[in-house]
Amino acid sequence: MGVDIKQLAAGLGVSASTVSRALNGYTDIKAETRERIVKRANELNYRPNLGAQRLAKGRADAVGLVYPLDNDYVGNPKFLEMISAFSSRLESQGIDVLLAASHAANEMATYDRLVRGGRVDAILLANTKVHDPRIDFMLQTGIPFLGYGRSGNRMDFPWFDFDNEAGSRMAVEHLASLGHKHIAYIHSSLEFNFALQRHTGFVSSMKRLGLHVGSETVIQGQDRRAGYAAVEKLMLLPQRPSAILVDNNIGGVGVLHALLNAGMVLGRDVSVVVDGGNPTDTLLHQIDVAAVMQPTSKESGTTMAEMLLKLMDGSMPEDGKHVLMQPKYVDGKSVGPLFL
Amino acid sequence: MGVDIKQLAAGLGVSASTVSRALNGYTDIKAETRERIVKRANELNYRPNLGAQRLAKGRADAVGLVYPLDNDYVGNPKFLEMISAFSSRLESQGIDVLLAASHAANEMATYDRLVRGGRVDAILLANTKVHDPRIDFMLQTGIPFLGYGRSGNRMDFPWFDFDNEAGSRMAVEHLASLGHKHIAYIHSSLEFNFALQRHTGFVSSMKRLGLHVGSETVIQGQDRRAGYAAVEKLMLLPQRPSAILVDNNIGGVGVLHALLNAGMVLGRDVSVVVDGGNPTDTLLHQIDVAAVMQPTSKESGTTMAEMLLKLMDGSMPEDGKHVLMQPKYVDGKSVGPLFL
DNA sequence: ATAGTTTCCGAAAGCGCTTTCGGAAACAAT
DNA sequence: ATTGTTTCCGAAAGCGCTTTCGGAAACTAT
Repeated sequence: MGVDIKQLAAGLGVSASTVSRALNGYTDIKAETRERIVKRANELNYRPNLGAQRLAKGRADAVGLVYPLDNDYVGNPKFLEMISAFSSRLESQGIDVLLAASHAANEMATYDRLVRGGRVDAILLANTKVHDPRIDFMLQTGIPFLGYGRSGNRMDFPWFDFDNEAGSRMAVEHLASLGHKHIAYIHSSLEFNFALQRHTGFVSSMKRLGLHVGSETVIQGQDRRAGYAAVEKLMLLPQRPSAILVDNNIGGVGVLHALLNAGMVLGRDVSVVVDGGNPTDTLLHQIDVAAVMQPTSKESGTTMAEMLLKLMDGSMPEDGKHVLMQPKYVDGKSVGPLFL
Repeated sequence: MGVDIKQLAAGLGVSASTVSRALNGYTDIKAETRERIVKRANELNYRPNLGAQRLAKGRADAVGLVYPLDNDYVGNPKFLEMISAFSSRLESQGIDVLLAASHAANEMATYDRLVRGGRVDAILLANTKVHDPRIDFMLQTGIPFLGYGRSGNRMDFPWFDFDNEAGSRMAVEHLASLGHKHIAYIHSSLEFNFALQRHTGFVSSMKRLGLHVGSETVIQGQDRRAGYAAVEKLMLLPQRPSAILVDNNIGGVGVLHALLNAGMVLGRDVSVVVDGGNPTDTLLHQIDVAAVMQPTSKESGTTMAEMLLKLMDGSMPEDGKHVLMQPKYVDGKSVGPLFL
């Protein structure tokens, strides 16, 4: 490896502690000495051993991201985008992102290893569920953490989330305003928090508008295949829905495909809104799909990185611990008025 | 945090060094003492501080993965899958994966930080280019590393790769055997190694079969949009190609879409083969697409993890440093004989 | 010239663990 | 009972850095 602090110090005829202070911005150093040290450090391309630095400082300069292997985040390009922005922001502070893949079965063990082993200073808890034991675990450890998503209506931990109910409401209200009464809903597993909230938003908005929520028109289908299959079921119904709301963009692709394959003209024979949909992400961007849009993954990742930084250095104000982003309804040709 | 080794030792009336040896499998410990220590450690949920452990051992127990932010790996679900398998395998050895997002501009700085700072023991170098300065840098540092992909025909560093030329050859030969003579080729940027090799494989196979490679039928288009646009160009040609080979599955989706939108019947009006295509990955799995299949991302990730482990512990045999996986041609309905 | 300040730096302890080394205790052999 | 072996464990040094503390040197004020 390269030179260590002792060699650097010896070469300059000063002590290691002087080098350390010079390099770490202490003021009790003669300007000239500091310059000499900095200059030499650069010449020798000195890099402090981060492990030693962290041990001495008692910080890890790393945040953990336990990557959920068992669900549909795998392969979700948006998640990857979010991670990119997230780690990019943290890197600028010299903080590493430790990726720990884990299966649900030993997820807690992974957290334990990371947190208790002092490997990370904080954790990003992705993919929150309605009931999420990881949150209690983290609260108990006392390590700063941020939920990427809420958990039920708990307010006792910091989170970043989208206003999922509002998104569903917007979609339903828009469809209803066009005359649609039979609106189907295709959703992800309701153990995930976002799914339950979007579902709640859908059901409550429908009821408020006096529309019927049929048990056979609310179907689970979070991946492409399931989205496709869900539509096939809907097609067989005596009373076909005139509109469909899908709670995630992965399933949405399957839904759109199934409809196109069945020869339906979007926006005329059937209207479709995709939640979490982003035209550049659905591979069908030629089909101008109406969508409930969340902030970009990049924005989310950056925001979460900044929240985590504040949580770590203790500068997070009480009212900054919960960030709820507002979705937007973006109209598209996949939606049209009800034809009788 | 939890208890440290001293507290554990004090509670048992032994020294810290005894605890350390007991927990690290040394033999000069009475069995009974070891059991007592292990039992107590579990009770107290003792977790050694990994930073301290690493400093003492001089290892980092982590491998770095510099994540390329500037290219189409971002959002490539296959890459994410690979990472999952990769980190999952390493985690079972107690090795962390450090994800460092970086823009091409300061990528070397990131490597430097990771490697020189002793933060990682090894690096996975993803997304290799034909000329790749990162490889020289890594060779010079002396840190073990593995290329996810070759670089030109260099053999002076360990890599894992697919036989890209062979894949193209298989596709071309199959298409030619069905009578196709005008075969278009849509490819990623040729600065990437895999792209150049697939391109080389395409061109050389065409020439060997006496087929003409038209400059207007070889088009760059690595993402969906570009794939779509490439097809639009092809459609305007006086002599339309009867077959298309796409060098990546992301662009392939755009290509397929464009063709379908143009009302073409796949396998009759035009034949399409997608390299790197995996039916479950193209969102068009209803359309049985012919593909050059690489080993699954999972398999790749696991294999690379194992290669890296061997490189780290010095047990890598000379002939194990280069792994070339063979692709397979998998036929599909998107390919058919030439209609005159 | 003396005392009081300020500036600058080195010594040393410490971060939490590992690992070598030596020696006490227990055992075996004579 | 003496010596030789083993078995087991503690002391101590060290990993590479940070940070406190105290003191020497240089400066200021009188």
